Amino acid sequence: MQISDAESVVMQALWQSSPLAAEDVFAAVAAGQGWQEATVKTLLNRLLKKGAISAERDGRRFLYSPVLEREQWQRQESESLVDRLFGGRVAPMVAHFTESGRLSKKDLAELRKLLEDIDDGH
Amino acid sequence: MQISDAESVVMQALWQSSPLAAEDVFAAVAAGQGWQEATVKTLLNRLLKKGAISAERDGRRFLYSPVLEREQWQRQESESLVDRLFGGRVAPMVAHFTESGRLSKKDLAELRKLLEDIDDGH
DNA sequence: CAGCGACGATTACGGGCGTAATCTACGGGA
DNA sequence: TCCCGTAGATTACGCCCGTAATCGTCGCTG
Repeated sequence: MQISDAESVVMQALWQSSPLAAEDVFAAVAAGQGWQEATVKTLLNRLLKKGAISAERDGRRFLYSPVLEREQWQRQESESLVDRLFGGRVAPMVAHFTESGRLSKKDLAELRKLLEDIDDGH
Repeated sequence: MQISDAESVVMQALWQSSPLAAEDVFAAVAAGQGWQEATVKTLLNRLLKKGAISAERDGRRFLYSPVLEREQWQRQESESLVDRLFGGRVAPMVAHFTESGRLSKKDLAELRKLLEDIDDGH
């Protein structure tokens, strides 16, 4: 399932809270992006057509919910990136982040924990 | 500098070895992608126009070299991804890879070394 | 010196994307 | 009951992308 950049902004809103009416999605999203409500509606429709979200009638309007799961999307996108950029090797990617100071203390702590857990598991 | 997917395939060839004539790029790339030579030439031209590569005349033809650096591109792309998908947090992204078994032994070893080095540095 | 072959340059074209405006139909208030 | 507002549906439009085919030009070969 292919989700464009603009579409993913809408998905984020729905992943955070759903179901939402178009109006609510607009409210959740308009601040960051400078979009018109019409734009949000277009994106909702495109996502519907792709099957990435579903709509349930609520009187005069619809309430939208994600069908595609956030976890799946994140996995998909990040694996595709690591394949394209680093030949599938994760460590070199992380190395880039360390070099550019994009690793927070929290990240470091979590990474250490991840590695420990893997040790334990084996 | 925005590099499309198809363009990045051409860049990979040039990063691996340069300068190259159009024909050489085609040879390096045609196996993986099922492209015609014309397609490769289009991509070279688009990259030229964007300033991502340079061309130096060699008699009747041109030899192409990357201008955009691979490291910079990798950094750019991966930071943009981690921002879009994980709110800028690296650890959750790595966690996805551990869960889906995409971390090789080599990756694990390198990650451990990375974290150790950071400890040493501080 | 003329023609051909090989390059790069130009043009093509359908689909997706970002960004909307406009159309249409239905439900609620006067 | 009739009109209006509003929600979704349809249409718009220019740009980028993937994927080429075609054009034009320059140098080599006969």
